[in-house]
Amino acid sequence: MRDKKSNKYRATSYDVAKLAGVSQSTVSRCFKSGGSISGKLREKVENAARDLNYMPNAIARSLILQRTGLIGILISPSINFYYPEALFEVTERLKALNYRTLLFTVRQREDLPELLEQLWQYQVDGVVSASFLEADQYEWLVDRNIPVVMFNRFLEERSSNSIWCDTNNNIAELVGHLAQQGHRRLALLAGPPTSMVNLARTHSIKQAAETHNMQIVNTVHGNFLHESGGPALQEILGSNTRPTAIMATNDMMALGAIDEARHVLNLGIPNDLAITGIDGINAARFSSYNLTTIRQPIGRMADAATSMLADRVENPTLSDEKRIFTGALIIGSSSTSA
Amino acid sequence: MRDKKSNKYRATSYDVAKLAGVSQSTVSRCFKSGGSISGKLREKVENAARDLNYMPNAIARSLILQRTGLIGILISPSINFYYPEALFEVTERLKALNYRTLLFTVRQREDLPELLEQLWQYQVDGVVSASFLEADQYEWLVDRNIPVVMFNRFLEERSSNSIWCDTNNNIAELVGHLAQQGHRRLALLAGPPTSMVNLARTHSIKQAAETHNMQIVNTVHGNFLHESGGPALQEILGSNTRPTAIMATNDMMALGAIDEARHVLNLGIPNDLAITGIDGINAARFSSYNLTTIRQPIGRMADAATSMLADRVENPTLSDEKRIFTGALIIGSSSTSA
DNA sequence: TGTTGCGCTGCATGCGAATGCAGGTAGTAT
DNA sequence: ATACTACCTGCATTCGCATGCAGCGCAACA
Repeated sequence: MRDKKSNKYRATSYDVAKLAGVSQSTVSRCFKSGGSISGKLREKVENAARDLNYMPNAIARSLILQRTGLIGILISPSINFYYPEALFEVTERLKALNYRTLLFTVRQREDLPELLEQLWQYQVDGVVSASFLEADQYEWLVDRNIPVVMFNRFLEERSSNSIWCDTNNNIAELVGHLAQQGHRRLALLAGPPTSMVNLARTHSIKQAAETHNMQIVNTVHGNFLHESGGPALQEILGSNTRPTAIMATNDMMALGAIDEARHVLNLGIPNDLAITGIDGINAARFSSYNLTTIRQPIGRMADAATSMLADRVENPTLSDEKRIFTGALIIGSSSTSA
Repeated sequence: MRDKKSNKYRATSYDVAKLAGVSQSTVSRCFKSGGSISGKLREKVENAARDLNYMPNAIARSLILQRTGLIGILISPSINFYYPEALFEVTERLKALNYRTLLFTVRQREDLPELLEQLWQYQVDGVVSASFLEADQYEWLVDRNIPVVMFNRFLEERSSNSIWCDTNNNIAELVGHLAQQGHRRLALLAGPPTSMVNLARTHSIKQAAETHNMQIVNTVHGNFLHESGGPALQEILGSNTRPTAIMATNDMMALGAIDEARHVLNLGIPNDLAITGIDGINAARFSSYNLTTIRQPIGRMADAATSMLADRVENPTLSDEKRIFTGALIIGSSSTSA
């Protein structure tokens, strides 16, 4: 035991108890909401605690309560386009519910198994995943009684707790808007073929194009980052049939494409080429871009994710749930001349 | 105790010990690197552990080791312009050093005291602060033997562990560049007056302007966000003496100002007005902006922050240290016509 | 064969707080 | 005055793992 006189010694509930002249149990009850303790003793304990700089040790408490108050968050910077917004929203809401955020970044799929073990070792009460969690990995956590909520992803193989934004109708509307602008030939600037978000959006776009009798002349894949928008645009315009409009499956690539079109190819947006995105990131609203896009309600999605998870931490028997939000079409000048 | 037959039961080292026919100590030693254990028993323990899905409980281990492996990170979204980049960089490096990230967001100064208590309760081994931590709050942590490293901030009142980027010379160079372009009248698009980063940059700009005999015709304060760049620009241009160049103390406001200038005021950048930033965020490189700016080496800064903190976790007696990096001037088209 | 020594292993205890249970006190009703 | 209740308080135990210490076995050596 370290020297109690050292200023580095950390007081325990026993030290407080001794100073206050009560038992350790009483100290414990004093720091627990709803603990039955008389006003007189409470005051004595609080004074002693203050004198000793005492605060309960959350680690020790976690051990006995079988509850850590920690929520693991898995984030893939590469896959989650608007990750800062989403991450901060979720973290703040967790704090409001009295949970702490244990953050894990996931660069590659291969990182996941090790990270899951860390989550398990650290006894997290739950997990929010904005990463490429697979069905078996989801299962791995569920087997261990750790509730999981997936953000912007769900599983085909089994039910899961998911927060999803169904942009299908928004995309139909968006394609309709392009049709109305006279576009007949589209190109698709898609994201990674492994991304579920990308697949869903791609599918909706193709479907809507068919409905409106529009041709998709080309499909090119980027990596959801700005830097991939330019090369993809070059590839699209290098083929035989040129589209008059390009639909990107996320905003960042759309911005990259706009930059390339304007500043490398000297094309006017939207007159020479219309470009649209999906997500509704902040930068899409910068007036240099004023991108036509579909905004996802991330605030509400973050709300849903945290409350859904908290419910399952309280009551692990709750069955899986999928909450599906819808976006909002935002018409910008990247698809319509003012 | 929960039913051991339930698949929800979490095996402990005792369960593994019983199954493997050894003592709990042996199991513990098996999972500790450098633990003295014979190959035969190790194998038996590992098999039993696998059968039971056993992994050590990091919470219990933390309790006895007096080490949690948790590093608290304090982030103020509002103050830390390039927070996603920095946060992810730091988190990944911490992971490499076998630490986990406990993330706390700090909206306002008033949030800090409570968050510090959380850090203390959760027994974090150290803290990285990219927030407005004050001297007394720094002290509060140091008193409790928790090493702290401040990112992009240091204290005047006392020594501290700090990672800082001294852009003074870069700013001199940048102002020289503007002078060479023929600019004589500058306006300063400053950030929050309480921000240390803003103050340092403001000071450097004023000093360099004097050196080059340039006049600072106006100083206006924004909040470091894109949305504040436009109104600030309006205010600057509304005054009597118009500047020919505007220096913003961060990139985001510079981008906001460019957007306002081009798309609301119909000004040509850089011909009607040159605009520069500081930070080197990703968006500054988007060709719609191609912002002249000063790039901070956040990768190396993140490296420094994590290793500096890790050193002090290992050896708490290490004295305070300040590591000062320098930036790199990046000339973009926002200050020079191609 | 006896002795020394090393390498493993198990026992027992501690980390710091929460809680069931028993006991104690005071207040109320009879 | 007695009995009964309600409310507090303290004792003892528990959470899961790490580790000092003692003991044991085996190998090497004389």
